[in-house]
Amino acid sequence: MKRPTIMDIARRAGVSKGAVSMALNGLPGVSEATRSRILEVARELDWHPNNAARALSAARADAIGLVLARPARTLGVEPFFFQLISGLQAELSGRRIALLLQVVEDLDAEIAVYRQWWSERRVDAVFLIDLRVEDPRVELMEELDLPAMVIGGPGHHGRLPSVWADDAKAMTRIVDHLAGLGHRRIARIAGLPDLLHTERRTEAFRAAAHSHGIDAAPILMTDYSGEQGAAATRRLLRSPQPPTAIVYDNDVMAVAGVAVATELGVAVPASLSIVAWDDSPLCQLLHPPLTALTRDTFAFGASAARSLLAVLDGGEGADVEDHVPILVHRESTSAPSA
Amino acid sequence: MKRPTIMDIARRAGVSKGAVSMALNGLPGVSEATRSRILEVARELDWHPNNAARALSAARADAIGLVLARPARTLGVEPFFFQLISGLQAELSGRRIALLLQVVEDLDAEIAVYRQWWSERRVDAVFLIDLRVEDPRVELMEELDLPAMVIGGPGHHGRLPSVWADDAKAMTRIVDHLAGLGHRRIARIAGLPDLLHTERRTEAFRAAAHSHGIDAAPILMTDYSGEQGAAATRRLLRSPQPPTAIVYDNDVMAVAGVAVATELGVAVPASLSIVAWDDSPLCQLLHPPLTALTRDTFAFGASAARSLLAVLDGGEGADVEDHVPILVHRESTSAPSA
DNA sequence: CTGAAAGCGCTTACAG
DNA sequence: CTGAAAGCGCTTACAG
Repeated sequence: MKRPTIMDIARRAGVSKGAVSMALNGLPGVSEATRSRILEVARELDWHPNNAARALSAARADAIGLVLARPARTLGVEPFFFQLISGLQAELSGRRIALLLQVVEDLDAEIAVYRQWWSERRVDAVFLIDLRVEDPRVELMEELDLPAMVIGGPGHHGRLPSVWADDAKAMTRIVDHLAGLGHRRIARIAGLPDLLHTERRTEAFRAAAHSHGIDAAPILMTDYSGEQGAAATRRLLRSPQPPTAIVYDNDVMAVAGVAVATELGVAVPASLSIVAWDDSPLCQLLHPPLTALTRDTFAFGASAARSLLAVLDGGEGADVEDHVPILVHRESTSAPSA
Repeated sequence: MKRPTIMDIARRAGVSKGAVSMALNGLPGVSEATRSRILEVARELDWHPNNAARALSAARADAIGLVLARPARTLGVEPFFFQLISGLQAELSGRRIALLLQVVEDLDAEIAVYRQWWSERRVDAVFLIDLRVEDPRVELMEELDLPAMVIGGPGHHGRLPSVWADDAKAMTRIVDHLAGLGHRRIARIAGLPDLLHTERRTEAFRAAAHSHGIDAAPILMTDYSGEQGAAATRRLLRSPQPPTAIVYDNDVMAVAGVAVATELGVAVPASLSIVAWDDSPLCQLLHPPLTALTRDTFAFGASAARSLLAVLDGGEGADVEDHVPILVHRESTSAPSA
């Protein structure tokens, strides 16, 4: 079960190690005849590059890192991350590039992981997700000179390019939809307040409400967990002037919101319309099925991976805008009864 | 930003590269005085081992692989996997060992990943999850001579050790609980039929039902998705002799089951008791909150990692039995009304 | 276009 | 207990 090396190939093909390396990597320096003979022998021997050797001499790891920093309790309930990861890998594995995934508790731990990866040359680049408003990671990437792609932009961050969808436009569509149904008291239950995209959605939510002449548009911040989503819903529904519609920042909180409404005897959608940001099988199974913002997260991940690979290949690092998420109308939204 | 090497340390400490290596790895061969001086210098220079170099000369990758092979659609909805991964990493990262995660569509793709990892020496070992009844991976690990730890046993598989919890005992407790409440028609909506633990649970379910003199104990197989869980529930509730209690193989299907019951006007728990295998925040948020089987998946993962590390250190590779999952009684189970 | 050689940064026998 | 050397399997200048 001894694994063959390029030396074995060289001997068998009657050439030098260097020639084998050139041939295998598609570099100029060997004739076509020699190249195809070498490739043939490599296939015969079922040769595969030793990753460590290649990494050491070429000074690259053939791996890209992704750190997920959210309290464990709030993670994993959302299909988003698994779909994103699947999309990233679909693109990376074709290039023999591994994805190193690390789940940590907070931003400090996340930064420590980057420093460790860098010092051990574990990764060639990283994906940055859940960007903060003032995010120390942007500067860290420059300090370490570590290529990075921001997932969820929008736009450049320092020198870092991003792949992003227009959350502001999506939020505007949601508010337009609800206002169009006649709602005048629309609330939003948002995710983590210091995330950049939370802020972007908040701004868009306020602007859209304002443009429809809606003043009663409260926003409650949470940590994305079902618990906090439920608590916020309860607070809203018990207030003197409860909203007739609530927009949730993820599907888990929306599901929790439906449960709270049911518990309090508030009919959905007759007395309360509900919109979930991010669709999931759960949204469709619920009673009533939820109106939700759908995006192709797998494709989004694949696009992010492609962009980062382009940067590693020496490309520009241009920002890429993904499609605007689509609002799927189901039975959890209707005209307000009052 | 040039990263220091052991050569830099050696020069600065006035010793040879070999001595530095010994000192850094805690091997005998250097005096205590020399060792502490070397460690001091390494700290001063903020030296970290180059992973590729270490991997090449020591012939190990310092990485362990985990492949998740389930249709993307059914993954990620379950908190189980993220908690497991977090637990694995909590144990591995202390040893500078990375976790390579790959998400694939099916078993064939999974096997291809192992072969690729092996041929590139990407991993030192792998975790095997969701074991099949006749699982080709057991033999593959022997063929490749790749150390592996089975997560979810029970017992040995070929030469592979496992970390497992007693699903059979847990299932018996669930049926005991329901029978104790007076249920005589108990159904089970199970996950993927060719998984080993599905079979184990099925056997236990049948045996427990039998021991209570219950004949009406149908089992419906699904792919773990909410869709199929909902469809199976609908079929059961519309049958001539609908069950008064249903046991679901995961939380997602249980949630879907509640939605279907609500839709059909079947009151939970008055007319239908529901038990979820695997607890999640969602189970507690639902109306009514679900009686569920709880396990500490994070700790389970950590335990699996510890066991595999012990094997890599040359240990025995003993099977480890985790705690029996605990049934948490909430409001979705009660005595049948009929 | 091709071959022989040096080097990536470690670990590991092997002499002293 | 210590030092000098070879080697892991590749890539990459550098001569021919």
